[in-house]
Order: sequence, then C-alpha cells, then structure tokens
Amino acid sequence: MKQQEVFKAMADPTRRAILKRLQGGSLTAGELGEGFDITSASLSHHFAVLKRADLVRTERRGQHIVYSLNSTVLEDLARMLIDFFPNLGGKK
Amino acid sequence: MKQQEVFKAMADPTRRAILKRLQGGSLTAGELGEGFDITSASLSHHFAVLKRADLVRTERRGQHIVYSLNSTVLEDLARMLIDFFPNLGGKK
DNA sequence: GCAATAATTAGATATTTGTCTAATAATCTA
DNA sequence: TAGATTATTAGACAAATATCTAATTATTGC
Repeated sequence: MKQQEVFKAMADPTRRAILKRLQGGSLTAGELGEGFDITSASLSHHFAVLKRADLVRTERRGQHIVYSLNSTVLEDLARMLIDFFPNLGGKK
Repeated sequence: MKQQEVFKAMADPTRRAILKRLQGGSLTAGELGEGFDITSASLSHHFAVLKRADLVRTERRGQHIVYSLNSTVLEDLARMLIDFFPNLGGKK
C-alpha cells in the first residue's frame, strides 16, 4: 500500500463520496459523476488520484470506463490504523 | 469526529510520524520535535493541525507543553473505515 | 524584575491541489 | 466514414498548505 497516496486520496470529501458510491457496485465514470457539482474534467482528476492510490480499478467497456472499488487497500488502511495504535480496542 | 479534519491531518507524513511517536506515551513539544528536520515553528503548525482534528490533547506543565494521543479519534477512524466499507473482512 | 528557556503566533513565500475551459482520444452507430 | 457520445489530458488560475524567519507569550530561577 502506498500509504502516502492513500491518505492524500482520502483527504478530499468528493473522493470519499466517490468511494462510498462505489460500495454499491461498479459504475461508469458518467454514472459516478452524477450529482456532483463539478465538471467531468475535475472528476477525471479525482479518479486519477484514486487510481494512483490504487483505491479504484478501471476497465473499459465500449465507450464507457467502469470503475470499481479495490477494497484490499481500504482493508489495509483499516488494519494499519489498528496495528499502528495497539491500544485500539480491537481483537487484532 | 470531524472526519474532514482527521483525514487532512493524517495526510501529512510528518504528522503521522508525530502520532506514531506519541504511541510510546506523552511527550513535550520539544521532545516530540527531536529528529525532525524542520523548525519548531513548523512543528507548532503541525501540532495545531493535530489538535484541530482532536487527535492530540495538550496540557501545560511548567514551561513545557505535554502532548498526548487521543486514541478515541483513531479508533473512530478505523471503525468508520470498517463500517463504511461493509465488505471489509472484519467482525464488525 | 530580568535573563533564559520553551513554545506559539505573525507574516512571507513556494509548492501543491482543486477547479475550470478547451482540446484530444476512443468508441459507437447511422 | 462522419457525427455523436464518453471520458481524459493540457494549460491556466485561485485557494490551501508547509515551510521559513522574526516577533511574541508563558514560565522558571536567580
């Protein structure tokens, strides 16, 4: 996990919202952008940041690019936080 | 938990190192800064960011300010990640 | 009270980041 | 193949951030 990239990616509310939306399953760039009040160019930028952090994966399907969550990285992140701070309640 | 503040605070490597150092127990601002190659003014800035996110607590002891980890917030963060992404392996 | 020590705040600056418009790339369909 | 659709890249710009030096605040001990 590229820790630095992951944390930076998570630091933006739009990107967290994108990830949240991907919980429900894969979506195309277009679908993913619906309801955000920014241009598709800006969205593409956010997608790129998420990809760089390996938080999302992409696949072309015709004219569309389908985004899906790479939950491994999020798992790693959560685990990292828990390990990192041993007194964090949890059954490790 | 002020999610946005917490994520932003965690996005900087110096601040993560500070938190890590506090795992071992409370430290004064001076002790906390040892080994970082930045000025104490810059460190103070980082401390302020961590305080704003409520990741650390402070207490004056004479001339010193003692910093300690507020692990509650980190707990919340880890829990949030796990809840947020249901398919994250864990026993919730 | 005054000098010394510890830490923060003020002000300046360079870099990074989020956003925009315009241009480009890739694919579909008529 | 030309036009339409979907998405990304390029280039510009404003806002946010990390850093620095200098000034200020708080406290100790002589």
